Amino acid sequence: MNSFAKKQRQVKEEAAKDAIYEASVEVLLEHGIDGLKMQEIANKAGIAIGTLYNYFDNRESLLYYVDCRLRNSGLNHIEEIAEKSAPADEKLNDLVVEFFTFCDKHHIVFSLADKLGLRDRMPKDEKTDVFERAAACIRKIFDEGISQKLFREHDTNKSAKVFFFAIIGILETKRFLNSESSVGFSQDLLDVMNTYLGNEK
Amino acid sequence: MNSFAKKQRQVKEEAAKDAIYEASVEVLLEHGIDGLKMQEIANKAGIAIGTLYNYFDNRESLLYYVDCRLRNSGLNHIEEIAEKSAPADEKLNDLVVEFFTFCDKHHIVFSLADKLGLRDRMPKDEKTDVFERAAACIRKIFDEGISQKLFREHDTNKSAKVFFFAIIGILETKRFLNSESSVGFSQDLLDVMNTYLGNEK
Amino acid sequence: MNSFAKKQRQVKEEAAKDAIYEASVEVLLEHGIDGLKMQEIANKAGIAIGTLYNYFDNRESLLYYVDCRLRNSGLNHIEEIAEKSAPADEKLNDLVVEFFTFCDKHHIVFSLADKLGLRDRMPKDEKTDVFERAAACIRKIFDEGISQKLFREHDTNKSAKVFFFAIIGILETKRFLNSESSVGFSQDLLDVMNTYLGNEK
Amino acid sequence: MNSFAKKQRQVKEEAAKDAIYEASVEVLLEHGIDGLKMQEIANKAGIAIGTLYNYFDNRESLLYYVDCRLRNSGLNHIEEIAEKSAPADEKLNDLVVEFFTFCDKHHIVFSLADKLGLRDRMPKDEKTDVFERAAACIRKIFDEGISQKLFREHDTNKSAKVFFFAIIGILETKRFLNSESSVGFSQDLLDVMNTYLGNEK
DNA sequence: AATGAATGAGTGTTCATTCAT
DNA sequence: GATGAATGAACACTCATTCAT
Repeated sequence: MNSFAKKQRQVKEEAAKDAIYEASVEVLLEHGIDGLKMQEIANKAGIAIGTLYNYFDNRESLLYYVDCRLRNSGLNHIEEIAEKSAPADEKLNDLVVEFFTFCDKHHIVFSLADKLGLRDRMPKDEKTDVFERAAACIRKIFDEGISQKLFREHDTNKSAKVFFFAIIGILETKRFLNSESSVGFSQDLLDVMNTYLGNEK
Repeated sequence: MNSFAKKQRQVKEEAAKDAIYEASVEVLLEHGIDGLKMQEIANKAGIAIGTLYNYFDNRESLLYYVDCRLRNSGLNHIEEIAEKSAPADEKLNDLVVEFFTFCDKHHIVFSLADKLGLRDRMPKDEKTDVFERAAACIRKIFDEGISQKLFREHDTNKSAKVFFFAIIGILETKRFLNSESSVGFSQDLLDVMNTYLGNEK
Repeated sequence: MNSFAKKQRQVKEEAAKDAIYEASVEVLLEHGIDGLKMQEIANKAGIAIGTLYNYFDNRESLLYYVDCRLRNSGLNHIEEIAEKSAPADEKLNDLVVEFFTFCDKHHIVFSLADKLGLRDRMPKDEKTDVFERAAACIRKIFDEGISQKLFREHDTNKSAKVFFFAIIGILETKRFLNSESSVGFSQDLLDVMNTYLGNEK
Repeated sequence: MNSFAKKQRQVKEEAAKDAIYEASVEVLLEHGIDGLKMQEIANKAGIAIGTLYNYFDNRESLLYYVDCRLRNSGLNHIEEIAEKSAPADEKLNDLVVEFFTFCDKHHIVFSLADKLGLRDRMPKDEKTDVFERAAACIRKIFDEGISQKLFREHDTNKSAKVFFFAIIGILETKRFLNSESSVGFSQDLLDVMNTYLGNEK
């Protein structure tokens, strides 16, 4: 097969998967997890049911794909923030704000797999990697803050993890409380962390 | 109707609900959330499926009941610990250890409602109350720690919430990673908190 | 559980299976094998689709049951004839006539399993047994015919098998030709066999 | 249209049909009747699925074509044997051996139409013709045997049919029993027939 | 003529819920 | 009150067929 046709097909496939991904996320936001039926996804994507099965072996595969992209999307978001050149305390603040903004939109991002029973699908390595990437972002900011003399010296590895846990906990709690905003909670988190980090501002 | 018969009936009803609750938890642990079928619950409880509907209007009601009891069970657990007379730092440690032990067993306790789509079922007040009770336990320990001169003075309201968030985050992360133990994570949390609280031990 | 209730339930179960069996056969005769859908069977039996699954694990189980009963029904039929006290030549004639009459009604009797892809479902022993039972009937008649001096002495084991093969072959051919009657073919068979058996009548 | 182009197209069409036929048979042998899907056939033939529909109106047409060719192939096989110049008893033996060898390979040859629900598709004349051709081969051998004084005089029309029925019956039985070899059965048939035919060898 | 992605009607199966006994 | 067989809507998935390229 010539390489051009091959490339073209791949592009088409990606476009289709994109459409399915976006349709899935829309359905998820509109009808919740219980509304995530193949028919519903197909409808929203404007394609036939059968077409879904041209791109994914079965429902589980499709949802796994959606879950991974969604998660990556979130991770990229916070990694971008961590890369910015800005004072560490500002970046920390941004990270929290942006993260919650993102999750307010895709409020299922870190628990989709779990709810869909896809936990066993993802290889352990990959899971660990997700966790490490997220924690690394925070740690990087903490380390920068220390070099910038904004934060006091401390074990940034541990504190980054704990900070991450607290963010996840806030997301969960927020979801549980069904509360529209997590501003109060995230502010509490930032306050406590600033104290902990010795950030006087 | 005479009061004795009424009482008797109530006792019987409670006994039945107990059995159903316990059966549900067993099924949950054995077959996971996907195995939580009415038939399965009835089998495990040793009653007919129709009987379930004498005590609960429908599946959702039953699961809501189970979820509430399960959550209360967890809360009582940590409240007991918070009531103990012991040094605050020891109690804090115990709380974390006990809480994770409990959740290792009933690892669904705080997310059952969510997964079952029961979020909208619980009145907002009650949800808030759950959160407040949990946070109050921690706050109580922090306050005691301050009186006992074990912890430094600080805004215990905020720190208790953050501590709680971190615990929930660890649970979530642990579930996500499917990792058997959360010892490492909870130790990180305790280390960070002890630093934060100025607990020198 | 008391034995009466147990018995009663079994009777009910049998009745239900009977109804399903008969409905299946009717559907088979009416719509052919391609019309043998669960919905169709349920409709014909006057029950709900779900009810079918109270008595059979899945479509395959149901069809296997139908197939076995149908086959047994045919075997019993010819075994009855073989048991009759009558001259062997008459019995041989009856067997052929009755067998084809039966198969005209249930013209799928010996090939249902095959068409439904159930071949692998039946244990080899059972299959062999079916064949042996059928052949034994014929052999019995041949042996009687020899004692009655109606047939000449010969290896009845072999000839019974060959006779059976010819019957099956006629059934197949008939089915292939879609011809309404097999009278001509079975008469040919009887003629040839009578010559072979030395039956002068 | 010029005749050359016409011819060329026909040749191409035949080549394509050949490929499709062979692919179908391969798929049949590899995946069984349930695996006989249009996609599978196209894959095996190395063409696109849409191309199948350039040569056949629909699945049924294709399978009908395959079935006819397969059957003809079998018939040609035994007709060749019947044409051979060799002693009749030897030819009879060969016919049986070769026929079963052929059917061991294409063990569906005589029942494919039936299983695929194509029975109604074949014109009655053609079906009768198939049967007549097969019977004629055997009859020819019987007639030759009589001229060669190998077999006794008898109604070869009837006996040829019965012999044919028995062969078909053996095939069916064999298929039903899923037994690897039909040597025993066909030997029984030959023994009985030799006795019947008065062939002393 | 060849392609193969898109189509969508059709099927087996599940399971919460009902109700006659 | 207890039972559990009956119910049937709902869903994932298949595959022959079409048609734009």
